[in-house]
Amino acid sequence: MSVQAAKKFENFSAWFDDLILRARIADNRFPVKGFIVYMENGAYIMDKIRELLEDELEKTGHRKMYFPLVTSEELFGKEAEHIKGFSREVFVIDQGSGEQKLIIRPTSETIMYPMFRLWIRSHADLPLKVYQSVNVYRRETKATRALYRVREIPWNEAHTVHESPSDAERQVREALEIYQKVLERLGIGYMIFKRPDFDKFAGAVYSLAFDAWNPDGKVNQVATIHNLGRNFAKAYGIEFEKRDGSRGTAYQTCYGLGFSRVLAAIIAQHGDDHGLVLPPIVAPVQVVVVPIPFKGQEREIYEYAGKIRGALAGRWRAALDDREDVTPGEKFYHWELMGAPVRVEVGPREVAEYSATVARRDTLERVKVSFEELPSKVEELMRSIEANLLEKSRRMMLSLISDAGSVEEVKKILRDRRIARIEWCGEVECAERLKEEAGGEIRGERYDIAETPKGRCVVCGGGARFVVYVARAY
RNA sequence: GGGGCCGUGGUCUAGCUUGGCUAUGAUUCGCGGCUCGGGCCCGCGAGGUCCUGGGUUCGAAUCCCAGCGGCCCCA
Repeated sequence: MSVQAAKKFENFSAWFDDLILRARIADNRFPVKGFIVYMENGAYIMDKIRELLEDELEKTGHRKMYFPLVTSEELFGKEAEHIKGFSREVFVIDQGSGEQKLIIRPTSETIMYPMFRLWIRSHADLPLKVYQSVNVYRRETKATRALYRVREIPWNEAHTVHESPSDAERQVREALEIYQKVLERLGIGYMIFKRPDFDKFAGAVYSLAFDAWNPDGKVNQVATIHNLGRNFAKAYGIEFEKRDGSRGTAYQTCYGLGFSRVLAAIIAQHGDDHGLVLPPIVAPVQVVVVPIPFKGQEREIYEYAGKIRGALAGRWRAALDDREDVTPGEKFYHWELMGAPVRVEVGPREVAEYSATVARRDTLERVKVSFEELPSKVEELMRSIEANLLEKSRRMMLSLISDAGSVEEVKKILRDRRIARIEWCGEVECAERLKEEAGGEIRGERYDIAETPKGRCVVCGGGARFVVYVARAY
């Protein structure tokens, strides 16, 4: 099905699958389940997301390292909750002939923490803040989905070690700020949740998560932050000598952001029926110059178009589409499909007036400016596009949320591909009943805004202790 | 974990119920021409293990079984 036929909100799956292939983001035809090929645009954008995040991590004192891909069964099994949470979905390498099996990392706690134990001797070694941008591997049993639910997961994971619980708490807040900054540069609309206890990371004291909205009403968990307390430090023996000379067990946090899921959010939230709409900061081509040739004036037009590209290239990733066998109209569609934020059209009229026609991708509006004004106009448009994407996305997210006063209402909201807000008593049985009868998961209570329950649990009618959101999830 | 649907050139697709002609059409790709301010048009050409393996049959894209892959629903 073509992009034009498969409208984003009507048939999200078809729209998305068709778009990622045509816009050269990813090819999900690789014949091993859950593994996909990232093509030039997908790989480029994920790289930009990585740079954006790593910059913020470096600025806040995190240091980049690379840890091995594998752990052993023995190391993996040390934290009881952790192994329970992950053991069913790890890939195992069988070395044969009685040698121990190796486990490919589903996440790197069990690989990093034995080393942390060696490195940390004293309070002076703390805090320790390290990160890596690598792939982790999870044998997903549910249906996989390109970019959203894959078995080879490109992400960034950061792990920190601290002297005190309050230092760990402060680290959680720093991580929140880092992820908020990155996601906002990308215009992504999200909510931050404190996950209910039954859904927290295996081995964590509590888990926070960034859920981005999706056009099909599901939520897309793009990042998580975990306060690990001393659970792992006890299991892996991460101890240090305190200022007063006594020995203490360290406090830890870890947090991760999935590059392919952030990429999916960019595509799904901003994209339209013409194709990708990319935030300028990640666009492989930020501004494209399209010449509109006219019989007898081809040379002047191409020369002028080249000059315009030259005037922009110092500041922007600027391309000149001088293919002679493709019509201007086809080029317009092509670059809209690719999500180039700004397009500059140059024809006989512009040559005569020493001007340029500038079009912005997000609204498709066009305006004519003089050659001299062009660089500042493009600058202004880039800023405006970035701000507009974020604002539009946030507005859309708010419009997807509805309050529900009963399980029946939750069911209806979910069926309409939206997100329900309810009051909940906090009991697991109610969460399970809700999932069974309404078909959505409790994602948690908001952490980015304060919401106080006033009434009764929509499931059992008991006193509500939390305001929580219910949605289907990837 | 349970159930259902699907797999045909690079892409989308007809044909399958009721087995039988050179596997349909569009798109894409290559060459030529005409155009060029929103995907134009014309001509010629290329492109297929009909998912894989096995079975039934004189004969299988079509029927049966298994596997692989995908989609959807339920838990």
